[in-house]
Amino acid sequence: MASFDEIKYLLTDNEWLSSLPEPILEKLASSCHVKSLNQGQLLFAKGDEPRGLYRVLKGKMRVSSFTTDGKEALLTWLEPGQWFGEISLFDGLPRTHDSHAQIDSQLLVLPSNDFTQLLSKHPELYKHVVILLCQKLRQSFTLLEDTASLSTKGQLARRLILLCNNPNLSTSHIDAHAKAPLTRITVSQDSLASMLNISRQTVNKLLQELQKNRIIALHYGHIDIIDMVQLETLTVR
Amino acid sequence: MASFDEIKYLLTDNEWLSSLPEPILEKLASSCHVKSLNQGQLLFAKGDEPRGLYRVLKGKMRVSSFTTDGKEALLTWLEPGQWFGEISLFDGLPRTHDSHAQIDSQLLVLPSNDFTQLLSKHPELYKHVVILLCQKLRQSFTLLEDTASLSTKGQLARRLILLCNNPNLSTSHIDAHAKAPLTRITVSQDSLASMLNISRQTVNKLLQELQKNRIIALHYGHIDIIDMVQLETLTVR
DNA sequence: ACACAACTGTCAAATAGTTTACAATTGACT
DNA sequence: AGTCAATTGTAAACTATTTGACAGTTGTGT
Repeated sequence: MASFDEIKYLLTDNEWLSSLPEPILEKLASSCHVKSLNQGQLLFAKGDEPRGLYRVLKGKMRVSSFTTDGKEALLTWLEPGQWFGEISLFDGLPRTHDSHAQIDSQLLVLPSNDFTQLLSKHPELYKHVVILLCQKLRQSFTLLEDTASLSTKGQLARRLILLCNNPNLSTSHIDAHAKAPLTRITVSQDSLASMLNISRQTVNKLLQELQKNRIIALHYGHIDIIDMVQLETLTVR
Repeated sequence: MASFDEIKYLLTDNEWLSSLPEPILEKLASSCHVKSLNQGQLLFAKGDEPRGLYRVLKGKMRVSSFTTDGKEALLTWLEPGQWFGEISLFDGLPRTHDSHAQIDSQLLVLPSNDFTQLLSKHPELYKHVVILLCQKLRQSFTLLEDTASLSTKGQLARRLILLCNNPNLSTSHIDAHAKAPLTRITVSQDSLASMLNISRQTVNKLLQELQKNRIIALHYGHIDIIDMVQLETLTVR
């Protein structure tokens, strides 16, 4: 599926594990494999036992949960480069969300057992784990704070910015400006609605308002950001 | 302020660090001190440099952030037994929130430098850190999921349950039933409103509906939970 | 070139939530 | 016992959002 060297590259091609010493890296790489998922396929469901840590290589993974009446609460999605599945791995408790392939996708898989064994042999690895967890916590807090203070329009603006900077949703201003953000977001108004827990019609109304102000441009299946600065001003207050 | 032995007790009196070997525990205890805060006093502000890890000993700490127009977005508060301030400590980045003393309070303080030095000498300590971070992440995800799927009434119900189980907001059902939840929540309707980003009047209306259904009883400055089971059914769907 | 599904745009009626305003109650302090 | 601030209860006008319905548009696959 993927050669040893390819996997080694995939482990260090990002900031998370890039500073690992060579021998540990080799052990890690030898226990990894690549998994392919077809569109719509389930990787794991809420409540499942942890089986591994994942990194998106290709495609897009959808993180959500379903209510009893079938409504989907979309938390976010994960794009190439992002690691996920870490919480259940480290505390051993069940998965907090469903994870589906939004489109045909490929994942790098680091099986639970191999990783926990490696951790107990090389506790210095924990430092990297902690950094990953802190990143996720900051993202969560930013989102929580937004929903606890912004108007619906502000929340929509914030979400557009987040999706734009994805992967590496950044909370610090330094990071935010370090990498040029994508200007195109591939998302339906319907998905935006279910992420924000508002109706599609309201999303449409608000987006069109933004379009009138020349902040974004609406298209079938995607949204282009025209004026990021103005968009950011909407998330203040 | 507090004796060495008292501090040692305060470190192990909870599940987080209780399994530490004696020598590490002693080092940790020797670098801790107790800090007293008067009502309303600021511990740290959003954007501050990390200075330490804290545990609430007495009182109540308020975690929030203020918008430019002075509106407060209340994330939660922290009660005796809870650890906090860990994110900034571990990734070295600025504080994500303001932290004020809601009432006169006492904190156990673990200064940043001492703790990071100890971590680099005893990497096995990281295992405990990771568990703490995972707990906080699960709490955050639960909250995020709720705001992304529940009605206003459902969110209010969920928040009452969370505040009721505080400290140790639990996400697993096993934990939830392991300790008898408090039946009294000391909170104003105003605070509830700012946590949920809705108006006080709406909170009042919804609470009275719950009172009519004999699920809660309203009082000045506090709320009593009468029927926890019924309250939980409101958070489904 | 056509059919179909997914997505977008729009409207009107119904519902939910905010805002403003004021009165009543409770607890703390003197 | 009396004052004051904090909290709760309530109502009416206003605004925002949902719901249901339907038409138009775009992309995909045959």
